[in-house]
Amino acid sequence: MRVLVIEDFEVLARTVGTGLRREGMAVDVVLDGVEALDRLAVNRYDVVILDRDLPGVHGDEVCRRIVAARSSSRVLMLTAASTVKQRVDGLGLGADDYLPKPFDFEELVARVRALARRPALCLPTVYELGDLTLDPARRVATRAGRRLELSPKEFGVLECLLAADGRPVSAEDLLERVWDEAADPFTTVVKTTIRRLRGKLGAPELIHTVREAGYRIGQP
Amino acid sequence: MRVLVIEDFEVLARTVGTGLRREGMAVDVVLDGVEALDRLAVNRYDVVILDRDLPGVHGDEVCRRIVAARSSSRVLMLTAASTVKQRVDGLGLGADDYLPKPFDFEELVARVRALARRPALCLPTVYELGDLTLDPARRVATRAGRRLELSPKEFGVLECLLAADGRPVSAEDLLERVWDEAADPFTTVVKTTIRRLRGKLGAPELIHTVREAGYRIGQP
DNA sequence: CAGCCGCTGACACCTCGTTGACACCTGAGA
DNA sequence: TCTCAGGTGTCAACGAGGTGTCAGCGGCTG
Repeated sequence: MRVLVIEDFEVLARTVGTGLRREGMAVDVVLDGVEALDRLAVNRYDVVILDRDLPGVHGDEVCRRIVAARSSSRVLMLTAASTVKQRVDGLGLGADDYLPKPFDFEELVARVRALARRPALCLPTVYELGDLTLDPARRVATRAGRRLELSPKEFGVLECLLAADGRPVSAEDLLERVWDEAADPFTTVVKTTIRRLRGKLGAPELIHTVREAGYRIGQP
Repeated sequence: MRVLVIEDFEVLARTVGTGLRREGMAVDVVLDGVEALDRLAVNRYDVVILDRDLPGVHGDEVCRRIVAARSSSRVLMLTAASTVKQRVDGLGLGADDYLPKPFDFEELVARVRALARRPALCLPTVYELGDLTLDPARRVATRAGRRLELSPKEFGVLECLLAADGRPVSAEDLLERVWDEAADPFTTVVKTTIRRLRGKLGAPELIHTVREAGYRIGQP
């Protein structure tokens, strides 16, 4: 079981990390939101333990991004604030569970286990646009009922475009989301991939070019 | 969408019922387990919202019966008990989701919607896919009526793939579930086992490879 | 105890789809 | 007409995944 601990109070972070490792989990610990997002972009975690009050990128923002990325990670929000209002806010952001500080370590372990066991509260699973559908979980895309044979990158790009729901997505954004961050800024992969994708879609007009702004998906 | 609310605290029951109706759902409300079982015997519900602490027939028992009846209803367990032990117990009984009281109504609605959207979690005793069947309890798999002679690992892999129901399962996931956790991350057992399995299935196209994502079972 | 056999997992090697770079073309807007 | 963002064609390298094979292990049998 892979767990990411995001907590700026270093002593607590280390303690939790060590404790969870002793329980047999593979644990990564980071001290701020920026690094957290880096790790999340690269690795798959079963559970993310997230301190809400982070310096830099706020915990809520991290949570929002995890949800937006349709990650399969379950989020356990950890915070000093314990009013019901705040709790609901957290859950509203997509967190799967909530633990007010101070907490009992046993309880933390139990909750992490419980979260890992339960399937993520899944949001809309299938994108649809005209006769085009894309199911991220099943990794299947179809057009006019026929299955499209897309490569991983093509699939990723199409997923991003559909997620953007008609808004243009820049080449830089696509690079960042589909390729892993460290990409040469002068690369031409995106345009090549878009081209291949258009070809496989069979309807090149589905992906519009918005000059200087990127690509947008939508009916002709 | 049809919803059955089983909750003995009448005020809460009515409130939830009214609220869900306002959200456009067809809601039946009952105040105890006996009546609940009666309704369940007669009607088909998409989601059952079940208070765990019921007088008469206990919520756990109701849940057990829903699962035993192989109903297609998804169960959302509602309870005051919020210790993890109890929570885990509930999910163990076959409930699909769990919401500790007090809860935010918005969250209830969101979870009901999420449940209705996803196929029942209830684990079938026998998996079927085309002419392929697999019975985990009896450890028997057949294809086109003929028994397949599968080794334990092959059986485990096939079971995982069938349980994933068309979603791809990564080599890491298979390793974690079929082999015991502590596996060398560079092992190639999975691909070897998949190969043997394909051979024994006699229909290699049944197990598709999803590049970078794993293996998926499904009709060609 | 020796021999047989199926299961397992490790290699080494092969295949071919995927990927990304590069050179060149095109067309819209100034 | 000029410019340059974006489109196309092509090619070479890479690496994920498939295959063949072998050896160790453990259970069973004579």
